[in-house]
Amino acid sequence: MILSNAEENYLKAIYALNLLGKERVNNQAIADKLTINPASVTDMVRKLDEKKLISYSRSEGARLTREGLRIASKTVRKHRLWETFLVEKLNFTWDEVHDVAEQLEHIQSDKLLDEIDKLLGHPKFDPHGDPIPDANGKMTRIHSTPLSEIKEGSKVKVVSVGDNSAAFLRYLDKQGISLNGILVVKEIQSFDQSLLVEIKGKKEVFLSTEACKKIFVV
Amino acid sequence: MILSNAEENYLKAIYALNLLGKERVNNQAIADKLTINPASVTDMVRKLDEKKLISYSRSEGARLTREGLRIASKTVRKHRLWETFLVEKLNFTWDEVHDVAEQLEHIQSDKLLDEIDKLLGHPKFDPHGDPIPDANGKMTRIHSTPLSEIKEGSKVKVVSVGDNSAAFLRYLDKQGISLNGILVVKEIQSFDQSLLVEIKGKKEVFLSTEACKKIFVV
DNA sequence: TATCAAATTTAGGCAAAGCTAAATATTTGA
DNA sequence: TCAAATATTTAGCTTTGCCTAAATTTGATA
Ligand SMILES: [Mn+2]
Ligand SMILES: [Mn+2]
Ligand SMILES: [Mn+2]
Ligand SMILES: [Mn+2]
Repeated sequence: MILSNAEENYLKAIYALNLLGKERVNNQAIADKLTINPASVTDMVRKLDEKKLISYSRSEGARLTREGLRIASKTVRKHRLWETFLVEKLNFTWDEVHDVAEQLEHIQSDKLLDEIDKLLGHPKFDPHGDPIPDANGKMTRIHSTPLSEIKEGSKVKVVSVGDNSAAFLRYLDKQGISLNGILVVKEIQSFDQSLLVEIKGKKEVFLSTEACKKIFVV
Repeated sequence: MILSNAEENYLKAIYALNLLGKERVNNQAIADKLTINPASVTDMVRKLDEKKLISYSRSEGARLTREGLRIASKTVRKHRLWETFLVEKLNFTWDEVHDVAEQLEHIQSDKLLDEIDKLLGHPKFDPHGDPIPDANGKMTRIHSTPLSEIKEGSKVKVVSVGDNSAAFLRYLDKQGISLNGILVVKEIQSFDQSLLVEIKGKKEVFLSTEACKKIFVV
């Protein structure tokens, strides 16, 4: 079955919300995620239900069927493999890849996907530290913690970021924070919970609570 | 200006027809090229004219404006660079690339295009022997001849093919004909103009007139 | 339990890109 | 020159995916 970009985006949104813990996904959440009007979501979930890609009911909300899950995770796989490809092979930076990958993830070609995967050596994580589902939809789950919940004095490693926007990623670049970077939490400011962080042997920077919530560490 | 896939495809079709010698392109020709109904073409050429990408009049037909030409040749450039990339870097065969390139040519990212071009070493020709326009739309023109017009006894080199369909390309594979292959025209059958051709030191094959019209040689 | 807020759906519309069938133009060529 | 063939346009319709505004439903809470 060939799906439209819109349909794939809805499935991906539901998939992402599922992973965030909500196994029942309501229309409002999908609408927020995709920045689409709830009335439009009503139409689309109905269509996806008819196509048996989700099961939807007013009370239960939406949940992916086995087939819907397969397509959603394949789309995420494509997105993250393309992002990795762009960074590894085409000199893109991590703040430049998301928008292009949003387009590339809809290209239909199994061979293309397989060959990109092979060329990259079957990577397990994308440039933002997000796990890449394998061909069966399975992916490595890392139990990380937001930097905002780390105790004073702890030494941690950055494993992923919770915001792929160019603005946020460039802010991190500016602060000197990158994937796999080692941080030491020097001080937690009591009045606003912002952090004074030492970046492994380099410098000390202040990070807002907002930023710290989006930096995941182990 | 961001164009839809459909708009880009129309511009590309007009561009291709222009290169075939027809500088005035009529709706019927566009319709045939894109396998679209002429009534639909009327709507679209009107829109492209309003957007100043073509100039259209009932009597003159359609002709690309400078901007329309720029976009058309950029789209062709993308198509052919992607085809080349797929063959050179991802183990695709020449009969597998066209359909995927039809999708990839619509991805919007100048950086992506430039990096692919750089990775490939600024190739001048695609896997079907078609010239790749450079960033300014200029491309190498090779004055080739259809094999169907070659005299008996001549020794020629295959430089391009006039049909990118998987069916035709696999037929050529089967016959042992490939780009840059050397052929000697042994005999022209008088009753149907089909050719007996020797493939450089390998074997002799019969080629139908139809096939010979689509094989370009120097 | 009555009320208010949030979520969902209905109703009606719009733009893009296609279609068919019928009406008009334009060419061609007998 | 005029009829037939070809090309173009009009009119009206379809699907997809979105929108706003106005119900309606559900659910929390006072
Ligand atoms: Mn992304
Ligand atoms: Mn990512
Ligand atoms: Mn092609
Ligand atoms: Mn080609």
